[in-house]
Amino acid sequence: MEKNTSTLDDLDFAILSCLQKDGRMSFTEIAEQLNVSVGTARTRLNRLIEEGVIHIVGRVDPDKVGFRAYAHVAVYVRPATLKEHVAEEIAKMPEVSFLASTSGDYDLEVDVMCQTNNHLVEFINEISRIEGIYQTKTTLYFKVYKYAQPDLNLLKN
Amino acid sequence: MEKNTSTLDDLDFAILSCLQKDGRMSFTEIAEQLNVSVGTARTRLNRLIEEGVIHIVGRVDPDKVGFRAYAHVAVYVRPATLKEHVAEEIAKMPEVSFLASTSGDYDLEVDVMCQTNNHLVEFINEISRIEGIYQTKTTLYFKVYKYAQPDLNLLKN
DNA sequence: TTGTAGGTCTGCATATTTTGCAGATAATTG
DNA sequence: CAATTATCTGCAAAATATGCAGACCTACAA
Repeated sequence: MEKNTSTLDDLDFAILSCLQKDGRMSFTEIAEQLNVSVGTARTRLNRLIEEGVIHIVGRVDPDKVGFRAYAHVAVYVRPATLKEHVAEEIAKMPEVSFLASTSGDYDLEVDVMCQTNNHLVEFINEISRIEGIYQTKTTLYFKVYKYAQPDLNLLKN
Repeated sequence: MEKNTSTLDDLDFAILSCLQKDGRMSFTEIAEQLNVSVGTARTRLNRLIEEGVIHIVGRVDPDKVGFRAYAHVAVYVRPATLKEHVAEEIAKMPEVSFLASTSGDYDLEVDVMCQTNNHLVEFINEISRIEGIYQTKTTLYFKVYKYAQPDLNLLKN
């Protein structure tokens, strides 16, 4: 038997918390903060990464690098059997930052980052050609107030 | 005059790309890949972080740590003048992973990570008490197909 | 109880990386 | 063209990561 998702203990959560704050925190510093040896911090963290519990990435500020049009696209698929196919096609597009199936009126939600409104329009035109896309409804995000990591403290119950 | 967002050159973008792939990549490795000195890689990267162009975080897999209910909540605010106030209040809640104002029918979009459906219901009840929230509409995300960083290659035009 | 096996933790020596800094280079400005 | 400023490079010292052997701690079976 393989355990690919072992249960996480308090130390694991503490390590995850550290990395949510600063993804480049050194093993040494994590070890100091949590009062364990460097080796332990390393073993744990490496396993968490290995198992895919955490993934350390540089998150770019879209606006600062030049993405000026951030939008939400609701996609209606007909016939419904094409949903997986449509999802696969949409996922391929580099503008797509988030794609999920939903329980709402529409079938798929797509979040898109484009450089300009023109670019966004082109994107919509582009995906509209995918077989199975019946309709799309686009909503612009005007101002992002919060963009956070899941709060691990909620799990401490 | 202060330059808080200097223009980014190719080297900056290359560094950002490296970190989008692996937020813990060392200065040394970045320097080797891009054929510059370690010092240069360090100076550039530190500045990018300093200026807030990139932020290195550990991104936890919500499902693996125990968040089983990921949902989209559309919030309608009346009167509209309370929008900022409502946004502030909602932003305070730890379950909220994304909050933005939109151009759609509704005023605010809230993405929420909860442990269970019960927890989600409680959350909705909770925010419904905020002054100015007229109505909410909740949609569950069933399956997340893609969750990616903005693709910097799109900017190379 | 005792013994065994599996997993985890610790500390140490070594290898690698980061940091601070001074001089070399390139770009900008008057 | 000279002067100023910003950026890059390479080096030595400090800090950090890595590999590994032994200690420790469970769990299970005789």
